[in-house]
This record gives sequence, structure tokens and C-alpha cells, in this order.
Amino acid sequence: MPPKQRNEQERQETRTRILDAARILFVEHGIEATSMREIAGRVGCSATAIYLYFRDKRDLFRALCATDFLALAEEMRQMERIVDPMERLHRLGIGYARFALSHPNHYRLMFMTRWPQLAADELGIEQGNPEQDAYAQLYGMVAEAHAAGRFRADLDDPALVAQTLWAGVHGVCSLEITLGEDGWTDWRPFEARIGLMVESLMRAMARLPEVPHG
Amino acid sequence: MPPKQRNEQERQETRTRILDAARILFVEHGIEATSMREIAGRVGCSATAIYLYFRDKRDLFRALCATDFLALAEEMRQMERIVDPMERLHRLGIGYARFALSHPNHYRLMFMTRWPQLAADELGIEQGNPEQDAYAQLYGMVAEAHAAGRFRADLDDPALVAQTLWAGVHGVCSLEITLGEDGWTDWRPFEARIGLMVESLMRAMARLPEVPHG
DNA sequence: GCGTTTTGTTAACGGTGTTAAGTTAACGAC
DNA sequence: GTCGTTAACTTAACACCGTTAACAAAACGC
Repeated sequence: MPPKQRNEQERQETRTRILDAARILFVEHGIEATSMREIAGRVGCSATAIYLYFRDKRDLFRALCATDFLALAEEMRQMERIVDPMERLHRLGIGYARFALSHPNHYRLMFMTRWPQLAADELGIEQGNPEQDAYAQLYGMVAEAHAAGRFRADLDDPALVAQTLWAGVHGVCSLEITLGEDGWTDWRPFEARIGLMVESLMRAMARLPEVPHG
Repeated sequence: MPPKQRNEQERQETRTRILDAARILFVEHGIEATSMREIAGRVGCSATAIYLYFRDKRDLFRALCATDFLALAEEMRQMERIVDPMERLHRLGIGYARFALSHPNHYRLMFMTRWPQLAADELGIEQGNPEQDAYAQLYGMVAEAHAAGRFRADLDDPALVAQTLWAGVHGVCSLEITLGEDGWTDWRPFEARIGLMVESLMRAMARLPEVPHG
């Protein structure tokens, strides 16, 4: 029988303190620019102690990532109360963008960083469960609107519609995060860009309400 | 008078050999994963020799980046022959996406990597010159289509339209590059996604041709 | 031939993520 | 109470990184 660890709760507390320190430094300076020794210094332990709780730096990132994905899914769930399916999708896009810009470093970690061979269940997130998987939520809403006949008749693939909506919103957000202050492009206000994007995609893909008389 | 360097041409050749080696390794393994020593090994010189031609690693990246921007602008110029402004914009989006997916590591370098304080003229690219600046090209085409009355009347800001078009195409490309093989999302074919994106944005923003009779 | 400059080298510095080996403290068994 | 076991943690070290300092050799103007 493996000897019970001294104090399970204390162990979890230390783990959380490492995560908190890492999150602060990542958000402030980015992932690559944050060293294990810096994190350890903030926690008040040696750098190697972190390896007692996380296999390596990537594992530490992944743990942070998992909570970020849950946070995003949780925030997105607030849109469920909106009854009209198209209005709901519209608001989902705007809400997603707000999340992205409020936590740019998290967002960069989640959707702008390549995860080599990151298996689906490695994050501890239930894929397809709308409570945990924001994409599943988007897909569900699109499928619902599609079933209600709110999309153009030739758009019979909810996955394609969902992925295009996602890409549009992601494009505005990721460009803003990466090049928003590049001093090169004369950017229009972010709200105008995200608004025009969501409005355009929804307008183009929606079934026309009624044909006006010429 | 400063003594003329021994052989200007030979120096440029060495410089080019360094750039070529760096490009190969960056495209193959990414920027961060490529070390100066690796590049030097491929060139056949010591790592410190690179510093005789480039101030630091970032400077080496920037030099590569500059040629990539020119290559993109050059490839985009092929669309100038298309006469119809809207058809031209449509094809510009598809061509841009082809460039992005053909050179994913270049694209990542150009539009998915934050450049701390990278001044506009630091790249040696003439900002606003459509022959060198792909965004200026896009803006010009949008402005032309706008002047020809091909956009909705309420879309009176070509910059906002251009930035939204760019963001849409960039969103599809960057998502594909970052998460295209994540094994999580059940992606639809890239061609379908980029096609629906460009078509939707153009359709939504275009002035309606004529009102069909009910 | 001499001094200077260019072009390259090797050695080294301070940093990184990570592992190996050693230390301290808490526990169950006798 | 002591003994072995084990968890939790430390310091030392490894191999690597980008970069700089110090030095060597070859080519140039005079």
C-alpha cells in the first residue's frame, strides 16, 4: 500500500501558489520570457520544486490553459439566456472578443500558440460538453439556429458555419493582440472592426427575412 | 576616409548564405527552436561570425521578414490584372490565403508574432507603396471598389472595410496554422472555410445589385 | 614592411529548462 | 522510542542558449 501523503490539502495549496505565480508572470511578460526560476522566486521555493508538481514547463502551461478554457466556456454560457438564436450568436461573438481582449496573454496561450501533439483529453476538458468546451457551445448554437431555419438554405453544414464565424472573430482579435500597437496600420476602433465582422458574417449567412418589393 | 572593404560582393554572398540557412531552419523548426549555433553549423562558420552581419537574432529575423513582406506584395500584385473590383478583392483574399498556407512559418513570423517596438521603416519597406506593402494594396483595391459604388452606401470608410476583410482571411489562415492539426476540432476543408469567409464578407458588404421581384 | 581594418576564431558570461544526488521532516511498525 | 520508508525539498550540475571579449590571421593603403 502506498503511504498516504502527509497532507493532501497542503499539497494542493502549494500547487495553486505555483499556478498563481506562473499566471501573473505569463500575463505580464509572456510565456517564453518567463523562466522557471522567476516563478520559483515568486513562490518562494527553488526552481526544481516546481517539478514535483508539474512534469515540465509545458505541463505547467497546460494546467493554466485548462482553467482558461473553462473560464471562457463559463463566460460564454451567459449567452444561453438569449432566446433569439441569431441574436444569441451575435452576442456570443462580441462576448468572445471581450474575453480575448481582456485576457490577451491567456488568449495567446489558448488559440495563438501551437501545442505540439496536445491530445484532446490531455487538458482534462470534456470535449463536446458545452459547459466546458466553448467550441461545442458555438456549434450547438449554430446547429440550433440552423434547425430553426435561420440560415441560408445552401448552408447545410453547421460545422462549416461555426468554424467560419469563429475564424472571423478570431481574426479580428488575434490581429489586434499581435499588431494592435504596431505603429504601422492606421487601425479603426476595435469595436467598429469586431462589430462589422460579426454583423457582416451573420447578415451574409442568414436566411433573407422576406423579399422586398421593387 | 574609411578604407573600402575587401570584397563587397563576397560579403554579400556570405550574408545571403546566412539568410538562406536561417530561413531553412526557421521554416522547418520555427524561430524559437532554432539556435544561432545551428544556423552557423549549416553555414559552416562559427556562431559569432553571424554577429558580423547581423546585430542579433532579432535583426536576422527582421531581414528575413522584409523579404517575405516583399514576396507577399509581389504575389498580391498579380491580382491587379483583374478588372472587376469585387472579383479582384475576392481573388486577393484567396491568393493571400494560399501564400499563408504555402509559407506557414513565414506567415507566423510576419503576422502572428509580436514585434516589440518594430518601427515602420525599420523593415526597409516603403509604407503605403502598393508594390511593397500588401496592406496598402488591399486598401487601394477597397478604395477603388468603394469609389465605383460597389460597396453598401453606409460603408463609407474603406479602411474599416479593408481591415475587416484582412481580419477575416487572417482568422481562417491563422487558425489553420495554429490549430489545424490539433486533433480536437473536426475541421472542414480549408478551401471550404476560406471560400465561405471571403464570399460571406463580400456578399454582406457589397451593394445589392438589384432588388429581385417578389 | 608597417599599421590598420576586415573577417574570422575560441573562450567565456550569464542565462535557460531539466536531472541527479543529497537533506530534512513526518509517518507507520515494532 | 527508534528504525526504515517516503514525501518534500534543497543544492549542484548538465547541456544548451544568445551574446560579448579577447585574440589571430589575412588583406589593404602607404
